[in-house]
Amino acid sequence: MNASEVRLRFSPAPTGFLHIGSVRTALYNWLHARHTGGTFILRIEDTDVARSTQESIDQIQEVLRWLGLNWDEGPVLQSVRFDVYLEAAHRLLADDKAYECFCTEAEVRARNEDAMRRGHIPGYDGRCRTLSVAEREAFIAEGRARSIRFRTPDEGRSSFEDVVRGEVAVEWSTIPDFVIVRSNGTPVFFLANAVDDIDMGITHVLRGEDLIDSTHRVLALRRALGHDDQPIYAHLPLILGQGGGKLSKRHAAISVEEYRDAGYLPGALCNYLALLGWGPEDGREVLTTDELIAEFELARVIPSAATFDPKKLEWMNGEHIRRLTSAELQAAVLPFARARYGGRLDIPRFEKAVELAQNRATTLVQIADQMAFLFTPDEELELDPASWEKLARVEQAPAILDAVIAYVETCPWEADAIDLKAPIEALGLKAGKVMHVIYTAVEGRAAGLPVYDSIFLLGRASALRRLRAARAKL
RNA sequence: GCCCCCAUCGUCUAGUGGCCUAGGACGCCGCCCUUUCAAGGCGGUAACGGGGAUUCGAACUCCCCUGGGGGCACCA
Repeated sequence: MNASEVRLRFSPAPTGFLHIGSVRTALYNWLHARHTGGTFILRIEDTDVARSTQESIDQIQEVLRWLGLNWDEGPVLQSVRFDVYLEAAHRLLADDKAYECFCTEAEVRARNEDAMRRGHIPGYDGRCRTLSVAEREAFIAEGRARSIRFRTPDEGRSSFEDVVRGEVAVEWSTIPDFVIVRSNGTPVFFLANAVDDIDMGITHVLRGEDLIDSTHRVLALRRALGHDDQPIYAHLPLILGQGGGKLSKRHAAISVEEYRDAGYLPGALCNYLALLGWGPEDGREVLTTDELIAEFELARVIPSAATFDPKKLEWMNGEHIRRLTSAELQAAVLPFARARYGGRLDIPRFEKAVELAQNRATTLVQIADQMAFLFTPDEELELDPASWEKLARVEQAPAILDAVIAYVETCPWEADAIDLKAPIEALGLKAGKVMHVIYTAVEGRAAGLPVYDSIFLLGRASALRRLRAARAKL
């Protein structure tokens, strides 16, 4: 790899679905790689074998693909590189930068709780730091399992430069010795992370702010392994839910699949997520992915946490829908329509309906739902109860329907020739006020596609059957 | 309890000492347009958490407080 090459990695743990916050992290890494012509690597941090699942590994890749966040290298699974991490751990052991620890997890926890009661710092107390030969032998004779702990400095400060926060510093005394190899022989995150960032030549580390404290440990390991250079770090602001606290199911959908299934466009989701913590210099908000790549600057990432606002995402999705060509939108809506209408789907009608819906919808699902009446046999058309109630409350509804029926029976049959205003106004009514009656009769509900076009799409016979059915029902 | 990070309208943000009686966007409210509902157009509502300090002058610099968030695992 070239010395000046920019290399970034997105490195999720495959222990569940990919949270929307992680997706934002992936996006920023990807944007910076694409903006700089660098390399974007997908690394799966599955050192916790017990919690990692293949399902999650698959899902991560599926989500990234759907969003268009393609990676140049990987996926690299850490689980196949254990020997590399273990070799590093033994080097640290040999250099006395780490030591074997015979304490069990339960013992450490118990001593911690005790120390906490007395108002002390929680964290490993250093029991095995300086074991005598005899003590060591005794533990081994006992058949105790051993983990490997990294020895952190007792004094001084650890500090690093963060692109979005400036200098981040902490006293070493607040960071206890930590495990780098579990007693079952598997390596821990800090070790694998440090080793891989070295081996992969990572130049920029963009990750959530929740990892900011762990950076001191990773960097200490890196130095202990003989690397005084360090990547450029940028800790991204967290995404919060409404009312504070981390974004969870309670606030909004937090998995990408939910947005995909609800009819959100990947470009809109990327756009919205990109704007949580960053914005282009000129203040534009609706940007294509290519524009995001062109404009993205790490230097403009802000340090404060952002609250996720589903409403703004929805608005933005509508903006993206409006910017699509008819063909693009039709292709995007098609799967949703097929799932709903199956064999009843009529493509020419479908395409026209999508065009009619384009400048009014905020999600693809909304578009697919609005055209339901076009693919439903007249006798099966369901009348939305609330809409019907509203229709029934209109005193002149029978007269309106009669007038419209008479009109539709004889009007010229051309797309732009249908105009229901005249027959309704002939009754002395304001057309706009009662047009919902016709919407409900023809489309089954008061809110939907423009009704003149809908009648034309349906065809004269079908439209008349629906109008007459509604009239008869009154 | 200890440590770290953060702090402009309800929300996303612009703003890097005078251009700020603080700008834009979402939301909300009103009006207009209109083939109901939407969409669109126009207008309105609404913020620099508090206290010190520096300065001729602070949203912008420093300190304290307060508030919010994160971390303190043989999770990552």
